[in-house]
Amino acid sequence: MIARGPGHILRAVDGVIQVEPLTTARSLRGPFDYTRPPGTGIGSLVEVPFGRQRITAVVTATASASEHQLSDPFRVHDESLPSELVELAVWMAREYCSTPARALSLLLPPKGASARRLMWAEQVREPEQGERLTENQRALLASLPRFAGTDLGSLRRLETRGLIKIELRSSRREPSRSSIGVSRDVELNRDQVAALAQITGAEPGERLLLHGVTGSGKTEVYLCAVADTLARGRNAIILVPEIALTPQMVQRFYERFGDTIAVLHSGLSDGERYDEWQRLRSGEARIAVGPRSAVFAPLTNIGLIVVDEEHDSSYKHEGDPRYDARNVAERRAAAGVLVCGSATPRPESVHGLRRVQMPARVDGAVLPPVEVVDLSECAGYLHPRTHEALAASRKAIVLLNRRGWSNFLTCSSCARVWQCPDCDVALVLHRAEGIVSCHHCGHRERVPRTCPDCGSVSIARHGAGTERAEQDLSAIAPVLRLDAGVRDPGAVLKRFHDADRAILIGTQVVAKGHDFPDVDLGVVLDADSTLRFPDFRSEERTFALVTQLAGRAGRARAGRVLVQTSSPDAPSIAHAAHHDAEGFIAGELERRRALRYPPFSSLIRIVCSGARDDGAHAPLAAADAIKAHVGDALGPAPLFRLRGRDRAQIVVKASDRAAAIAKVDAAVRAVAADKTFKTVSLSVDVDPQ
DNA sequence: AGCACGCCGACT
DNA sequence: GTCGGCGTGCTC
Repeated sequence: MIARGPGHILRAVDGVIQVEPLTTARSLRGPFDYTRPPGTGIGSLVEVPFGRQRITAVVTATASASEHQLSDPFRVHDESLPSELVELAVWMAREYCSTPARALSLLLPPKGASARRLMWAEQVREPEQGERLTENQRALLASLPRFAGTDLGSLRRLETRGLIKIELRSSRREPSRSSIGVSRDVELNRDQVAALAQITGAEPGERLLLHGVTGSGKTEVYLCAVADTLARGRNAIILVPEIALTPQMVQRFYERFGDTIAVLHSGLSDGERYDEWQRLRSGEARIAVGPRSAVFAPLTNIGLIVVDEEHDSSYKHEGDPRYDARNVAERRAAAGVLVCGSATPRPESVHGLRRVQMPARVDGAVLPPVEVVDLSECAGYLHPRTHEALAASRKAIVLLNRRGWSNFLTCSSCARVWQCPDCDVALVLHRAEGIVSCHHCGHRERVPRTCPDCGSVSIARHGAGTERAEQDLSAIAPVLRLDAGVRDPGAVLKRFHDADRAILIGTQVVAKGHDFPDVDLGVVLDADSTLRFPDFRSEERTFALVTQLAGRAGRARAGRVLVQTSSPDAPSIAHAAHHDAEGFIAGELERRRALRYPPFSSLIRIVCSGARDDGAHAPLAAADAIKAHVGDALGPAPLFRLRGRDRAQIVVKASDRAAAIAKVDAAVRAVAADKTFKTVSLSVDVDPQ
């Protein structure tokens, strides 16, 4: 023991670990010191006594001595994080104004370690003629052999009938895949060869944008680039927007790389997810494929990160820390190559990354003509020309970014508007279910027959959503609907694929994902709904939507796209109609430069929210206080009430990003610690989407 | 964030 | 007298 001034004892022990206890509290941040159990280091997971509780903590540093009275950890976990990921979490905490503990929580190994041994079920005999089996039982039989999940009970019943046998097997829980490791070389065309050469020839730290039209063969380029990375002894991460919508892409990676890849997605069981994580951690798997969170794959020596469909909004995480997987990927690929791919890249990517173009489809098809239909010259929501086109089409995709039957109800006598009791938004009518519901909080009530204020039975329905359009369009052709209300999106897409003639109507999702070879018409029913969105990215989103839809309708011989709008001269629509990506991006970047929007500045949005406090708008006052701390900010602007909570926001627009983040972080900490605002919760969004 | 300590009101 | 309200303070 060494004296170090009054009251301070510097204890020399075998070693000290500095840990972040995994709590969500903003006010509580480490590091906290403990004695160092043998074999622990940065990235180790430990159980420690913390106050009067027992808590999981991550080792973020080691030291030889500490000023504190040290406790011993209870236990050390078998799994650990690579130190590279610990460093990444610390960076994320700072970059997104969060805490190390919150960031680390996103990178932890998945649960499921204890379930290593599972029940393996396989069929031992065929059912006899006339043997009674329910549909569910037949489906179970057909799915074997495999490991049992929650359906073990049903399988046991089949076992007692002697149809199957069930045994305990300790083995890796392998996600289903249909074929493995069959390398299938495809001849690359000239554009693909050139793009691949750019990627494989890139220096470490280089960041590329693969700007290729739909169908230009980007996936094949990714596959070859990954193969090259593996050949150099380095590892790769492939990010995709949503696995459920990109099964073909995952399938092609399996076919090419077999067991070398690990797929991480929400459809996996806890056990499967743990096993895939462990295979990456141990080096058995060297390619991680998955959505946004796959950017935290426990790989080291990363030579390549691919961000497919880089414009997709799902790369932004909506919880705290509000990270953007594209930025995290850029950081993780610092010693490798980053490749962002899209047919409709974000202006900031065009501005910041070196662009490689693939302007032609591999099948030689050209983009279908896009016609703009001026809605202001017709009364309904369906222009006669659109009606005609649908009648002549064999397979059409119709996009309407609004679920339900009609978007709001009013009383014709007293003008009452049906609103959510907890949010300041109108309730949407869902006619088939007989309810009106709030699309923000899920509140639902029976469809009103009379007005509770004046007793009138005359209730007007305004606007048309996918449900109403589904019914209206079914007079023209068989209609399939796909939106967030649909239980099995895969089944709907398959029915559309198999149909001879059909209209697929839905929200944004229909413009992504599956390729249907015979779609000859794409329709945007209401381009104004995305265009009017109060956000500086609304033009960009509208352009992307129309262009993606054109890509979907582009494989048919006589494909075409119709865009209904009342603002036909909006730049996004005019440029999309001419397939003029260059012109659109150039104009958009010019506009952003003039208005000092990203990428010419960084935006930080701070949202304050809280329950109404005796009539006072506490969040607005808190937002004001933050603004006072930060100095230069836009707002505060009140936002609509959500889930019974008042909200207000301020936006910081900064040239010096790091300085602005530091300033906002300090301001938020000060206001969070201020007792006047203890009912208000704060959320910081760096680079809001 | 938990969790305990602590200091004031209504119950067996 | 004690059960229990939630204000405030601490966690290596």
